[in-house]
Amino acid sequence: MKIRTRFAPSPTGFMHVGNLRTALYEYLVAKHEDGTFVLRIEDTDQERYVEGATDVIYDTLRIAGLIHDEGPDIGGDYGPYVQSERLSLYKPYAEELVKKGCAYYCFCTKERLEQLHESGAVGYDRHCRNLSEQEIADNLAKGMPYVIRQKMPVEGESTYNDLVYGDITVPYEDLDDQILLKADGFPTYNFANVIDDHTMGITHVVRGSEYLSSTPKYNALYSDFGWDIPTYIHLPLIMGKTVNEDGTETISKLSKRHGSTGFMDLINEGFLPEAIINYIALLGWAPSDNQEIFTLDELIKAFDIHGISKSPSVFDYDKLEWVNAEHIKRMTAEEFTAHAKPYYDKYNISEDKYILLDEILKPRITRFTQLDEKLGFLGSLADYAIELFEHKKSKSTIETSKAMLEDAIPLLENVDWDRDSITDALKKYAEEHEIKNSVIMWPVRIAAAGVAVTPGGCAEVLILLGREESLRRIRIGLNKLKEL
RNA sequence: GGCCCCAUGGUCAAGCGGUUAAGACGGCGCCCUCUCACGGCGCAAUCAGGGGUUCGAGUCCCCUUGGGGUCACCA
Repeated sequence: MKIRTRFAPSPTGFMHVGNLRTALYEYLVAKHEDGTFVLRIEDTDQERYVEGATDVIYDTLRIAGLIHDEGPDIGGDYGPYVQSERLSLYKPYAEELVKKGCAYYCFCTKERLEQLHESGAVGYDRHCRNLSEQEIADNLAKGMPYVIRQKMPVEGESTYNDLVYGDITVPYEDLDDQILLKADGFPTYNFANVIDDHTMGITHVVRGSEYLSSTPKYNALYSDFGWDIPTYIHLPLIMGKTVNEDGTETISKLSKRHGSTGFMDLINEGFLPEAIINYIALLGWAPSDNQEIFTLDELIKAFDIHGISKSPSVFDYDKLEWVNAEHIKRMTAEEFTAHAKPYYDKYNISEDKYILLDEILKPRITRFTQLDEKLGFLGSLADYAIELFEHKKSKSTIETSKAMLEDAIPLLENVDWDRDSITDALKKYAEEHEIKNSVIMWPVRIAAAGVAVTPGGCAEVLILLGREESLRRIRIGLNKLKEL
């Protein structure tokens, strides 16, 4: 049988990386076996409706590359794929359960339930579970608002198997009569979820481990209807770590206090979609070998449920940064340039410099947003401190710098303007004067760049600036030194 | 609090009865070097504690401790 998984987010306008990882695993579970990945929108909560929120879901999945085979926007044989459009479907199922004696009408008011909870009760007290036929008929005739509740077994226990966690057993006495159909006629998630998964032919239910203890309720529903229970794959949660004022650390479910947790937030900070996907794939799953950098296609091939771990994992921004850098390093020159182009344009960099920039920039950034800082010296010459010319390790001092710049000017005026020629000329000069290469390289680079740290060395900086601008800056540097 | 789940370095983790307990991030050191990176080499750092089972336990069982989840007319 072909595997069918589903991603069923509710449109909140925000895609948490935890949700995205769930979507990713659902996608991988299906695609590893050449199965079908379905998108279903769970919008049964009318009070939480957010305008444009479904677009965030579509955009995220598209950018992340998790392309669904069926969904609200592309259709499929099991539609509609939006719960609010399936509304008429749920009530008959709920009523069928009532007829079977597996569910019942409940007329308790919200006020009564609130009081119940305030008095310390946990769950529902099953107040309406045994109303007489007559009472029910009367209440219904009076038009009293009602919900439909699931009639759970009261004793014994329920066991099911999860592919990650193994057998899970929960005593029935700990499971209450949950609401299936709300007073507004909408199904609860707990109910819609089961109906939809079954009617959509979902074979593997992949979700966060927070559902582990309520799954027996769903299983009771499946068996009440006489349906097959799907294969369960529960995922460990993604956590965040904060350091408290007293130096201790707190680990809790990843949230905004830990940093950016929304997919789009991460994108805006300069993380690549493929790097985010790569990193979150590794949070809670490990391949059978030691590979760490994956493309989505490689993940599809390598993914194996056996590699999913049971314990929660902490989101590590440092490692995400490293994964991002690795993806950048693996880019072709064309790909790198495409990402860097906006920054190049900002500094009016001509196309003939792209190859050089690819070479010197690629190993020096972990995110493209750092390009501004790396390229900054090209835009204008900073009013740098004269001490920049002093560098112990390079044996460069104010005095040597002055002499070097003086000699460098005529040399650079006549050398062929390419990397090798410039480097050779400077090295030859050093050799002839029996000094270290750095004694001349250092001051020339500093004078040209005006900053201590540059991507690339002396020759690269000169090439990027061009002969004219380079010489202009070196003369400025020389004057600075002479003024002392 | 009841119930469910989890437990290998700071973090992600391999391990599925016999290993010097992998690898990666981060940290530190060295090398390369005209700066910063990249790259190379190396170092420090883990089986929560206690009982069993076994010739042998990080691996199996129990307890303790710790962590997480869940107990809505949210999903």
